[in-house]
Amino acid sequence: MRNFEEQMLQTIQKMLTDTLAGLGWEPVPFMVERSRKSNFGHVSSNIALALAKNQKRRPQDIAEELKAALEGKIGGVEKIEILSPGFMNFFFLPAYFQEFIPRIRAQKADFQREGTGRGKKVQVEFVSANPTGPLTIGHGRQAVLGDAIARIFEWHGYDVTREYYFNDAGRQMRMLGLSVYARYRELLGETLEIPEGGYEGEYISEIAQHYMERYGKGRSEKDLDTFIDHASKEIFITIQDSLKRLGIVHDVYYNEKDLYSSGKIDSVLAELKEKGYTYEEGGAVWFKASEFGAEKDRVLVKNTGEPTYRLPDIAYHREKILRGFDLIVDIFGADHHATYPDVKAALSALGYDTSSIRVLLHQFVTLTQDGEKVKMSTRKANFVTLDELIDIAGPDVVRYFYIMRNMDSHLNFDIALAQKQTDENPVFYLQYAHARMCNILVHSSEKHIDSYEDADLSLLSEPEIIELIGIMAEFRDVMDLCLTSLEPMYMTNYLYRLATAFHKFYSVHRVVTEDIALSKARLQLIEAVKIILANGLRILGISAPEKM
RNA sequence: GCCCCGAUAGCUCAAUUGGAUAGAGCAACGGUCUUCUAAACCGUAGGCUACAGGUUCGAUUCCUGUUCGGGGUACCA
Repeated sequence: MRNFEEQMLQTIQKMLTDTLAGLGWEPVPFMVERSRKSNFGHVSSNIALALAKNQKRRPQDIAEELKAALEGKIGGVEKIEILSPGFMNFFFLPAYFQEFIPRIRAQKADFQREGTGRGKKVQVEFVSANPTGPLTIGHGRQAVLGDAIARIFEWHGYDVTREYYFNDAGRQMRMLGLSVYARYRELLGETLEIPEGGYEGEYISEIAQHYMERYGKGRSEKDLDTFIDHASKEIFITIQDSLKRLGIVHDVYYNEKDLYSSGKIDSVLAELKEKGYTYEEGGAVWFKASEFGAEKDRVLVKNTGEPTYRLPDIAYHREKILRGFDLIVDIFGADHHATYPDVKAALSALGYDTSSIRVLLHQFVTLTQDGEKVKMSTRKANFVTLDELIDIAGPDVVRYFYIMRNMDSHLNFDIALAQKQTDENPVFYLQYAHARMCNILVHSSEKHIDSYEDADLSLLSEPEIIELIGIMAEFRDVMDLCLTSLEPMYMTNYLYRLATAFHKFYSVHRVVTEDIALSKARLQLIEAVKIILANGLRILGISAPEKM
């Protein structure tokens, strides 16, 4: 059973359709939806505009005729107004809105939560950085985005697996080992150049120091594997710590090496060969990706005999499918844009249905310092780490900042701004609203209004209150939109609107006054708003402080 | 060359997936604390939605070009 907000839309839709039939008019597709602005009523329909062409009449006249046929016949609707080009705007009675309050107070965190994903397994893969250095501001975007999306799934009742895919072998790791080794030699008083393409960050020296404390001073380049192992483990711990500071913990860490050791790489390659989707050219093994919709054919195995990154990616995604997820979500940076069509093509070639895989690409984070762009590179270590950002702004601000805009657009991060003007940050606006509400509830008990269960909700009729409840009623729609779009930004925008409506109400109306009956009704309202705001903040992973 | 994103107020971004008079926050100017928290509220100013066409009752949104930014187009990940 859907919430009655939905029922209201359906009722109006049906009444309009029936009226159309009653008048013997040819049916046309039309919309019934929540109004954009309060002076357009609560629900609007474009039916008259849609009919204008067939009827060859002015939309306004059609609307008037429909209005006359419907006026007073829809329960809960106070009046119908017709505006400008011919929109029909339906205004609801206050009782319609007042009914939301007891529902919210009874259901609390489960308000309008129906569990559409119950019994379904979803995997969200995100961050997946190889352990070559601390997480950067760029990784942070993906981390927060992925976690917020996971929380959206959880709210809808999905069984969510947060997964991190990494590789601690290969060329990059060898460079890391050599870089640490160079610093290690340096600690022993020698001057040794960092290898070409090596890592130059401060953290490399620290790792070398720790390595020396554990393994002593007698190690040589022959022990490179121990350098790599030590460095990658240490870096991985710092990565996990950074994520933990943001409240992010992955359920599964999937190591690319396992795909090799378990023979899954070989079997994928063998199957593709067997099915005739590969060929050899220039000593390399190519995959006929172009036969499956990809741009061009790709190399799977180099002429050195070493697989490209594509092959393990394919094997990994086959594993994801075999593990029985109903939905697989991959979150990548825009630089990975070219790789996923090949993976999907290969899976199709192997006979798998790829429709359950959803790839989300987010654009880059541009860092600015005093209006100037900062170029960043992990290797050169001229980057700002995620940890430093959390030090500066705190986890709540960092999380909010990362998801407050569309993942398709570039995120412009001004360090100077994050550093100095924290009071201008919108996240405080939301949290302040929550703290204010908590304070009112505390204050009311001091005024000896211990129970307000017996409130008369018909006293809640001021426009600011109707507006506020109207926004609360949208919560479910926003959660649905978040689920279909996998774009948490819709929730941040929504909560901002909710907080605005609350702050406006607060500035106009006092909650706790000498009028006990009115106070009780408004206390119920405040409690309901607090519940919705806290629900939303929880989904974004942002704290809801009781005091500020 | 080809592919993917973006371009909206001085700046950073919205616009409920094609609706009505394109909205917020900063920054500028003016107003509001004897009250449950002024991290708030109210007002003024700010726009040829990059440009040119097209689709229709109606376009910031969809289509085709063009310009400018970012990313890709590896036998790097």
